[in-house]
Amino acid sequence: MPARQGLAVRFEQWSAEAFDASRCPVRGVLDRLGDKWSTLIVIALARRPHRFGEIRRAVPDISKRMLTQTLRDLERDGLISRQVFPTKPPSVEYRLTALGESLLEPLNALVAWAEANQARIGAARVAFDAAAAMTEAPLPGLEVGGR
Amino acid sequence: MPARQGLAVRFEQWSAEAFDASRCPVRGVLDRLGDKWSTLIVIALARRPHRFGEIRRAVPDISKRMLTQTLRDLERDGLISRQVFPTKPPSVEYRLTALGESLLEPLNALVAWAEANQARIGAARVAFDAAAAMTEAPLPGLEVGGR
DNA sequence: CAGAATCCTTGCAGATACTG
DNA sequence: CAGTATCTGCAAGGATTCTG
Repeated sequence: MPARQGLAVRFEQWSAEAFDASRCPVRGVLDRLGDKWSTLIVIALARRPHRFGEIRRAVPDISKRMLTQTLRDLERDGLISRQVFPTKPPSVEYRLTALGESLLEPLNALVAWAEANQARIGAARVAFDAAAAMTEAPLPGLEVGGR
Repeated sequence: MPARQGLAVRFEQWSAEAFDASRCPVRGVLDRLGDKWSTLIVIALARRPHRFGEIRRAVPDISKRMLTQTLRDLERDGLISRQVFPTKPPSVEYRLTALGESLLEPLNALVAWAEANQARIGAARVAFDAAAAMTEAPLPGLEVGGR
C-alpha cells in the first residue's frame, strides 16, 4: 500500500469527528522535530551518549539557554534520559532512551529524503524566484540583489 | 544497517568540515515540515487535489493569511503546484508534485511513529511533570492547577 | 473565491550575568 | 561544568480590511 493511502486514511479518521487540532498527536511530534534544535540533538545522541558541553560543541550555533530547554523538552517526552554524576565539578550525560532510538528509523528516512532531494528543492526555489521576479519587474531594473 | 548508523555517518560528514548550519539541507527541510501547517497541508493534498477553500475546511484552525503563505512556500520548494482556472469567481487548485508525493513515504513513516508512540510520550510527560512537581513542592500546597 | 495589504500582539530566542 | 534567572528584540502569526 502506498504511503499516500496510509496518510489519507489517517487524515480521514482525524477529520471524521471534530478534529481537535490541539490533541492531534502528529502536531505534538512534528512541532518538536520542527524546532530548530531537537532533531540535531537527537542525531548527535544517535552516535553515543554526550555530555552537555559535548552537545554544544557538536551543535555549534546553539545557545546554552536553548540547549538546556530543548534537552528538557526531549527528556520530558521520554526521548532522552539525563544522568547526573555527582563529581566535582558536576557532569551530566544525556543519552537516547529506547523510545528515542525508535525514532531514529523514521527520522533517518526523512533525512535521507532531504539529502536526496535538496538539489531538486534548490532548483525549484531558483525557478520560482526567477518567475516571481519576472512578473513583478518584466523589464528588469537593478533591483535584483539589492537590499 | 540500523538507522542509527545512517544518521551517525551523515552527522560526521556534516561536522567534518565547518558545519555551516545555515546551509545544512536538513535544516531547510525540517524547518518547513516543522512549521505548524506544512505537514497538514501536504497530508490533506495526499488524498487528492484541493482548492483553497477546501484546504481551509480540511485544516480548520489555519488563518487565511497563513494558508496563503504556507502554500506559497510549498510551491516555492516544488512540493505542490498551483493551477488557476480563469472562471468567475476564480478557483485555484493545489496538488502535490512528483517531488511532493515522494515526500509522502518518509512522512508517513514519521506519522505512523507518532501515532504508535503517542501514548508512551504522553505517559512520559505525565511522569516528568509529576516528578518536577515533587522536587519543587515536596509537601504539596494548593499550587497545582493554579495560574 | 482567492488572495494582498495592513496593523498589532505574543512568545520565542539571544545576550548577559549569576550559582552550586 | 552545567546549569538558572532576567531582560529585551524581533519576527511569526492572528485579526481585519480591501480587491479582481
